[in-house]
Amino acid sequence: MAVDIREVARRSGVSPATASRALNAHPNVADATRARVLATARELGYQPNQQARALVRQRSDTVGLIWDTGYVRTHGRQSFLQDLLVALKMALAETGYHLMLLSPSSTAASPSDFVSIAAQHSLEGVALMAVNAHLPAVDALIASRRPCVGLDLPVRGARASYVSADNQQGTALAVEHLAGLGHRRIATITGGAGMMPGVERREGFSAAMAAAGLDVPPEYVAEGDFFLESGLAAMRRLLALPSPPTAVFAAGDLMAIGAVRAAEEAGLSVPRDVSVVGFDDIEPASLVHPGLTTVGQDYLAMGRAAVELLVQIIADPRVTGPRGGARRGPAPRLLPGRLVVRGTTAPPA
Amino acid sequence: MAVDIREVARRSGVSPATASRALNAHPNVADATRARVLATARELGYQPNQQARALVRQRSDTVGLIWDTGYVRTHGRQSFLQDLLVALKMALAETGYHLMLLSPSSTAASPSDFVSIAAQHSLEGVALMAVNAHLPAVDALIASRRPCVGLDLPVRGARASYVSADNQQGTALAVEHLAGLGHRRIATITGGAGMMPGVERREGFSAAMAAAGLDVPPEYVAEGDFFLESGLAAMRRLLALPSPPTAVFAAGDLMAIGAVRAAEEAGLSVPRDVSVVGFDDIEPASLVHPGLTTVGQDYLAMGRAAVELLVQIIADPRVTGPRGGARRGPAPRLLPGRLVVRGTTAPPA
DNA sequence: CGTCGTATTGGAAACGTTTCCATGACCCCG
DNA sequence: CGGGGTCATGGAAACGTTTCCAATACGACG
Repeated sequence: MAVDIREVARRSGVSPATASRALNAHPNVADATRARVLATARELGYQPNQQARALVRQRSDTVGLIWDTGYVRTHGRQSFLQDLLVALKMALAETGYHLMLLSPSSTAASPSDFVSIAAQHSLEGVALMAVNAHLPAVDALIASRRPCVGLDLPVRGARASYVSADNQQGTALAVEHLAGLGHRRIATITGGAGMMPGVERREGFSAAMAAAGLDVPPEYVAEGDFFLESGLAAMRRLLALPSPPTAVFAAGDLMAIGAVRAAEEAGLSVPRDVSVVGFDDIEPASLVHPGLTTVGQDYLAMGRAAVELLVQIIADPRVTGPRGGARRGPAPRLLPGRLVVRGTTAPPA
Repeated sequence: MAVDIREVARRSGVSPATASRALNAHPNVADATRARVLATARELGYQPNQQARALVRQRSDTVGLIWDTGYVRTHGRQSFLQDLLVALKMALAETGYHLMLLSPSSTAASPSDFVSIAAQHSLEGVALMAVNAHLPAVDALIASRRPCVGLDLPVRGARASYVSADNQQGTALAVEHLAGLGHRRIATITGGAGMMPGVERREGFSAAMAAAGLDVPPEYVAEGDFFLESGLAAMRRLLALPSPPTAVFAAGDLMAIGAVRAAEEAGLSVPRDVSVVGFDDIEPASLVHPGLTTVGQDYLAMGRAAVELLVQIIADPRVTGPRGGARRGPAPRLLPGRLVVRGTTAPPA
């Protein structure tokens, strides 16, 4: 059915070996021969079989994105991760790597086994996203020395690194913005404790507040889980305090939107009575009214950084053997956020 | 490095042929032998090489999703399609097929060539999304008789079909809702004319209005392009009419949100002075205030339907030869929408 | 003129599977 | 006890490439 390289070779009057060389731009092939083979290939519509190619070359030109689609619906940052996926795909398209989408459950019998997934498909690299529920599998993958990059997931290892928002810096941006407006009683609504963005933004908040010389009473730290409802509930608790905050930093936009809603339900006006800042700048942030002030991330840059990191790790010749140096992989890439001021922040009353 | 099937066979005291049969649940292999091979395989951590497997079996167990990530940012329905992608992935995970993400630009030199993309990766099926800019390539792909399913894209052919929202029915739902509330002057904001949802929702609107015995003056049809700004502009035009509508059906949620914003800018109150209905039920629809009344789609069901369709087409034995019947593929699956009543609709003043 | 390096090419092995075909063992039934 | 059938297994080919190695031809250099 499909035309193979032998056919091309035969019609060009050369051997398959030479045809292969001509098609793959090998140096040692006569110009005339190369031209002839190329012409024949085009004429016949020859398409190299990637499986055969991968089999013999021992490399697939493919990277995988392991991504728990089930988890994604339950962790409140779905739209953020979907945007990130698109960014990753776009960045990858320019490198010549193909992208395979894989789910933890799809192949693994009992505990998910990323090592097997990667091995089966001869993945040259793996991107990991929303797999917080499969940390042992991630560790095993790293230990197998397969190139890895975590997206918003702190994976480190000899051939592993990660990209993430600079949560410390982004949080500082938000706090400085609020402090600059004159707020002194600033509370925070945190994200899930099991996720890196959750803990880093929480710690970043304390650090930034300290840097601004502001105090954070324990009751000003309200636990959330990145979902809207948790933002609503947390804000209700904060507003019920004897001395409620005049501004709130929520670790995620969805919670921030929930906080705004809670404030309005309590009869308060945002931003007049209370200011709210979110994080991530998801699409809805610009659509709600008033528009949500938030810390935006550059998804495209993040996708690019992830791909750069992965390509760099894959290409690194220092660690090819089984004991190729116990070094850490390249340093994580922390992408700075930018403050997007919309309508939910103002000086305190 | 990796352990292959010969190793498993050797350690089990059988031939590779038998080992293969044991591992692939072939009927004719003794229970004891099978158990022995399975045990050895597990013990050795054997992982079959998918490329070799695909090469010899002439099937890859892989379907591709061709998806123009560039286009996706320019057509105003990004979040809808991203949700659909997730749904597709989830449905596919249960079938054993792997999913390869491909972009038109990634492989094609000049005009995008989906036939080549599919051939190179031995894709057993192809899902198509947001490729309105590559219709010739789509046609060529269909002509190549490779199983195809369009997502929100009307592809038909011997081995091709598509899934989509039932735009006619969904639009009727919206119009009936408005008419039921007592509205008689109902306008519409259309989507892009080049996209199926755009034209079907526009036609559906006229049909539903006629069925309700309502008139649609030409100036009540305002052109949009699915983006927020176009909804804003269209609504401004509608409100400037000598006899403005009391209700508006927008073909997409983003435009509907824009319409609400335009109404509020004009000093009107939604839904008191004017009602607005959208379509798609994207995430922001539930987050804006007032919540947008819209026609919701069941993404998960849509993803499932697409996968079912594709699997069915792939498995269809009637068309295997080059001239295997000029029949059309299975009928498209139109998924009914459901009306989600939130806060942007009310009886006319 | 002989020898050596270089450029170009072909033959054949290899990648890791699956599957076709043949072989032998075994059982059942006449 | 013989013949035909089924079952279990092994040998080897095949899938479509790339690449190692050898072979040839050619020019240059001593």
